[in-house]
Amino acid sequence: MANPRTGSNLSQIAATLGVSAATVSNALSGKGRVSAELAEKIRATAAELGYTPSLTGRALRTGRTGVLGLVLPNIANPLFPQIAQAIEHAASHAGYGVLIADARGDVALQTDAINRLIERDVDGIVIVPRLGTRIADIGCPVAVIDSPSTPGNTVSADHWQGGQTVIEHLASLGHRKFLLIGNNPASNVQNDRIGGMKSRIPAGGHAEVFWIEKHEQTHGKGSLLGLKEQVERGFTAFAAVSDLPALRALTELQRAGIGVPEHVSVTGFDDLVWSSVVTPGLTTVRMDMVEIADIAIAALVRVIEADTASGFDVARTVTGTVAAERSSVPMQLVIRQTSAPPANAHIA
Amino acid sequence: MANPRTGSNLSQIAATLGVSAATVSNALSGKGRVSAELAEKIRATAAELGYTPSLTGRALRTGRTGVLGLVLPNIANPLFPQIAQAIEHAASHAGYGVLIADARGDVALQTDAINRLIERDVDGIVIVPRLGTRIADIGCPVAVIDSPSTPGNTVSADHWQGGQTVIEHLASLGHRKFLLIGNNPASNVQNDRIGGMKSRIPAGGHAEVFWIEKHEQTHGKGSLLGLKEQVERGFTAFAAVSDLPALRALTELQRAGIGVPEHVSVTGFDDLVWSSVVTPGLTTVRMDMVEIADIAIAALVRVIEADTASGFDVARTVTGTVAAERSSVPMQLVIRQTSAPPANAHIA
DNA sequence: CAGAGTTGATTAATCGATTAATCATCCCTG
DNA sequence: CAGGGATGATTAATCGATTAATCAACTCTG
Repeated sequence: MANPRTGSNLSQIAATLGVSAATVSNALSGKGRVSAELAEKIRATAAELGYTPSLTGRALRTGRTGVLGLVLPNIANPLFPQIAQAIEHAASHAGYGVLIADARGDVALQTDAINRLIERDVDGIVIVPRLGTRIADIGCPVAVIDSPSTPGNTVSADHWQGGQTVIEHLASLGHRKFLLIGNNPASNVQNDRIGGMKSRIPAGGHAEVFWIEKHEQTHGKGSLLGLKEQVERGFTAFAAVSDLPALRALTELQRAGIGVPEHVSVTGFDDLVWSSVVTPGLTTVRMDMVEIADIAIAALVRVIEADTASGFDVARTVTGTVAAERSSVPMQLVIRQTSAPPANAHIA
Repeated sequence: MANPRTGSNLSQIAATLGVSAATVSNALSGKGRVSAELAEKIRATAAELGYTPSLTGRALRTGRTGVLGLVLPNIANPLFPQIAQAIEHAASHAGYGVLIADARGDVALQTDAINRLIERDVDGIVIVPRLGTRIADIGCPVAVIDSPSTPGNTVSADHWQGGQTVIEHLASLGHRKFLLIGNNPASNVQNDRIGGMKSRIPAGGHAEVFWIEKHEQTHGKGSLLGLKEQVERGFTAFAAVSDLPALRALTELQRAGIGVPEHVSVTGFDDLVWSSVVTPGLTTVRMDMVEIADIAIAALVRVIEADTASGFDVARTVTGTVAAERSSVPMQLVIRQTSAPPANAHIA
């Protein structure tokens, strides 16, 4: 055999004790009828022999592999570590392994990735869909992490509320002219964040949305965003939909000799690692990935175990599609040093 | 059954054609003796029924799950996306799935993580070890991605050469006083990079190592690094062992009104996503993760398949320990805007 | 004390694929 | 035309755990 299991198996324990494998199985799972003493003896020798059940053998019999798939739009995305770590933690806490699948930013590859996971008999899938992709019914429990405005059942941060929180913060500092910086208008997440922001622009205030991808189409990738000109136009608050463009804005402004935060303020989203490391520290909005992952995994596990219990294809077809009820987790403002009253402060 | 396989199985194909399951297996794998016509018919109906072999069933019989484990010191590390993406890609290209396991920055958890993977019968493991951890013999093929100076067989970037490249670049621009910025002296990778840097300090030049963690122990986490004072002491080149501290240095210098690159230069390592996004773009050294992942996976697969072929425990014990020969992949300098001749340029 | 009910354990089937061993044909040759 | 050799397919065992069905032995109860 290629990779013979190091430990022993049920029949070995059975053999050393002179009982049947079934009894050992019953003793260890506590399911059948086994006398207390024998059960104890079995557990003892199991421990002694360093027995670990073969998940493969169990999987074949029970139809459950104890593995979940995690489909990501693009592993290279800097937000991914947070997600992967939270999901891996929640899953392994629930006794599941996590198989990763990367769509590498391509919708077709996303389908491939999902299929590869299904071929590996995963018990369920967590999908962070690529920009606005709809997840078709794939005959396997699914939890989607995206945005509350995505059709279908999802778990996600409340991006809209997050957007409101940032603008409220900036407005309370006295800002009135806001430049909302987004990457791609096709993203539900980004639209939610911007929508939330707009909904809290104070009366008499002004907000404009600046889409980076559109700007780069004419000015070239990596070009300056022209923020100095925007400052001259009177904008004092630069609220980005993610820390990446926020950092881009921060450094561009610093470079142009515009003081952050004493002259203008900059905020981001997601609280990526370097947000706390740069000088000045970036004010941002964090999502509670731990909570989101817990909800997603819990929902998935619930469906998986319900499937097992009812155990019929009818039930499967009904519950198989989607696992999580719609739920959104509030986001939290993290105030650091890039937000302060504007130079021309006239606080409300 | 919890998750009954959607497709059909061998016996279903066998039944529809009125042949035995063994024949179907032989036909599809091309191993036994099956007539050409029958084989063709079998392949046809297999396709028609949308047959996908149960990897679980196969795993139980062959002892190979077709799954590799990826053990990471800390998923939250910003370098992780590159690694995970490259490994996932190489593995799935080779027909393997990837189970992730996170050590969350803890040595004990690293052992747990490895054990969880082994319990899941992975065919092999790729480990990116936590700072200076030695990987014990775990009775399963292992490829270690770390630093060439790690004892044991590893695949890695040539961090030493990377360090040399940066300093050569900076020296050729006219720099003579270098501040080498590291995080933690316990890291083999960081030490290699710094060692390489030191080895290329030009004659008459001067270099000093600044360890961030040590500095933070006295000044508090997230405190200023005091780079302004270092500039006043005459340092013109700030070469960090990673982009994270490089970015920290860049923003601290900008904030202090010190022009980068017209006054001093800053360089990093790893080419993380935001390095190309900040202004000015960060000069850094990139490692060829795709190449590293390919080598690691190829080595792993080679051992796994050799195990299968020879098929005896003797062979396993010998080859089971470590998969990859020692090999290091050259790093590549990415010149952006943070490196330029110093203000007091006296080019060599 | 015979028959019903419990208790504790065993038997055997099952999940799906693989593969060594076996068997039935057919062909060719001496 | 009998016997050796291919050829093409089937049988049956196997991987390891689970579990329904069965069985043996013992305990009550009427």
